[in-house]
Amino acid sequence: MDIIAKVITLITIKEVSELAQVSQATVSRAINGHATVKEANKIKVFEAIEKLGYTPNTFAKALASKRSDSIGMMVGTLDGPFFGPLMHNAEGIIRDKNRHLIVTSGQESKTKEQDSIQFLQSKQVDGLIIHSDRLSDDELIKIAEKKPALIILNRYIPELSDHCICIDNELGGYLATKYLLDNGHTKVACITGQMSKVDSRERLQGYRNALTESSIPYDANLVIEGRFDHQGNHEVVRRLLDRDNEITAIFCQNDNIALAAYDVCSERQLTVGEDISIIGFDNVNYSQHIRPKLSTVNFPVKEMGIEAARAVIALIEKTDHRFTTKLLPELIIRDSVKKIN
Amino acid sequence: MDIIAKVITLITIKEVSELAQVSQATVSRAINGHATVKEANKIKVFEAIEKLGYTPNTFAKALASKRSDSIGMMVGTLDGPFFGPLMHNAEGIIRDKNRHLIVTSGQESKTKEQDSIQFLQSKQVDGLIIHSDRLSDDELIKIAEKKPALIILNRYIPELSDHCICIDNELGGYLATKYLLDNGHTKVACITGQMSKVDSRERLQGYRNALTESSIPYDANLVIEGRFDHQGNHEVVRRLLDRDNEITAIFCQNDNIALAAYDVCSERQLTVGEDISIIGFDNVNYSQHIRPKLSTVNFPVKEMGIEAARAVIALIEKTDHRFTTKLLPELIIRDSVKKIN
DNA sequence: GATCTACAAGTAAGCGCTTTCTTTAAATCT
DNA sequence: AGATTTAAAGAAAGCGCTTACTTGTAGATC
Repeated sequence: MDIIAKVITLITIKEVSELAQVSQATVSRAINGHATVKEANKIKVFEAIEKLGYTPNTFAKALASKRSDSIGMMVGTLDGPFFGPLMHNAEGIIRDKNRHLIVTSGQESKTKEQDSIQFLQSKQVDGLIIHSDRLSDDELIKIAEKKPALIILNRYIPELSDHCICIDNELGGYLATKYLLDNGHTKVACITGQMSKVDSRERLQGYRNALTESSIPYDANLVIEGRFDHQGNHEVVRRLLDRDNEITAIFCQNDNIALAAYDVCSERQLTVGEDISIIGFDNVNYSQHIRPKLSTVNFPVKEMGIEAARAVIALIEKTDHRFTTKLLPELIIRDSVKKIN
Repeated sequence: MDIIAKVITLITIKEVSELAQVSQATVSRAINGHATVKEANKIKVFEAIEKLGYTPNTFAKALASKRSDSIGMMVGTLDGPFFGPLMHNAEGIIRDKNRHLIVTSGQESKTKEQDSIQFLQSKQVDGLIIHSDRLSDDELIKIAEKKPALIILNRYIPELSDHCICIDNELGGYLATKYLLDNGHTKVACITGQMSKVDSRERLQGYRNALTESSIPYDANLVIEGRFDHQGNHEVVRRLLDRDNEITAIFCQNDNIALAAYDVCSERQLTVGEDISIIGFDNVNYSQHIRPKLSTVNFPVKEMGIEAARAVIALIEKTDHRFTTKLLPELIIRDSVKKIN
């Protein structure tokens, strides 16, 4: 083990410089593409590197330069249909820019979120992409003060307005509801996510806007609070259906809720897409696997990943690339909504 | 920015040592829990750390100590129902051990897989967990020589036998088929994954074993090659069904394939769980969301993540913790298989 | 009381890079 | 040709830690 360790770590910039017969400084400059190295020396250096199989020690490099060429990302969980594509797409961009993504998860706990960010800071990431559930606005603002290359996902903080990348939830809610209305439904219910989350409130506002536009009065009876995760939505759907049996369509504020609605409908012998119409929100991967295929509103998570990556790099490099801070959802029409008249 | 940067990086072990009135070495020892520091000094040190808000510079630490306290993991993609839980569960264990997980993805390309591993090596991860699709056994063996704390997932390499964590695919295939047989089916088809993958071959062997046990001759006509991903399985299912219209049950070698089977059955007015029985493999999250709920074989991906994390730490710490190299799949009975007689 | 141990703490030499400052060499100008 | 500017390369001082080695001190031993 000792021997192995030595063998591995043996090749340093010093060996390269000796083989190439230049100074360490020149090697360093050649590697990092500083313009002031003569072509002939560059060649000698790269030949030596090749011959020795040299790879720079990132720690030494980071320590000396105070840069890490890596970007940190904190997501809610490493698992799940939302964060997967987010990480995936961000990583693609970041790699293309010769940087690296280090991902950690907040695990739905405030302490773990703090830990994660602390960890990323300790890795001296040059930039940070954060999707936080638990941290307060103030805490995020504090982080932004320390680390100017910060992007916040899916959350709007006025003080940090140009660091936030969100989707237009209100538009999404409007689109979903309008689609139902356009298909002739007038008794349109809405199952929201937790009202403590802005996403829920914004989507609800979109629902109201669509109603208003069609001159249909808002009926509080048709709106009920569910949860974005899997817990307890079945019961909520049942309660909603018990409240009013003239409901012909439900806007579920995410696909999870729609899933529960599907179940309850089948419980009650209601055929989705026939007896009752359902539209979801998010367009997670399984929404196309359930039958009838779920019509929903696409959450542009892929674009969010890409945009976040570009934005954070722009911030790091201080280029004045303007990035989109508000992404647009769009309607995905499948088979769960029936046209009536 | 300059000022901010200075403020951030200002607090080093030196400041701490001055405030605590001990040497830097003592501070270092206190932080790292070396037993040779007097209690009184420890207290002084930690008070100083607290007061200054000191956090160690990981790069300096790694450079000086040649350890990084982090573990690298390469998965196929950051996205998807399989790798999500894998990363998630591994991270949990690793954090508990005060280490960190750095995840990269191979992106289904050999070059990217190599890049990823190179990157992780350059971060001097103390251990490596690899799920490789594209690297050859030889290449993995070479990696193992350099980095003894290596765990390979879902692949068996004899030379590295105690570094591999796999699932017993043969047992899984047997379980699935036997369940179909036990329910009275005799014309049991099998749609495999790509036969280039050992998973497919092993699962198929399990299928054959179950058949043999029930004295049912193997019929090549009932076996057809599909793909583990989403491409082209519909066509494969159609071809299978055209070959023999007495098939009453299909063992699909993963849930994706089962999904395609569901679709084709509905195309042909066959009710799954009634006219035809289907069993999948993997138990990905959406298998419980489709209707009828899919009976399948659970791939213990969660356990795999946990086991991999424990194993790699054991290897790093050279404790003689024996870990399970072969995980056991088990039957998940839901609604897609009908009992006949 | 002198000598030996053992324990704690300090000193300082790196770890492998980057980068400022300096030197050298070549090119340009008068 | 000599003075001046410019380009390229080298020397060396860190970056913030760890750790082998050294020193100091108090208790144990005779």
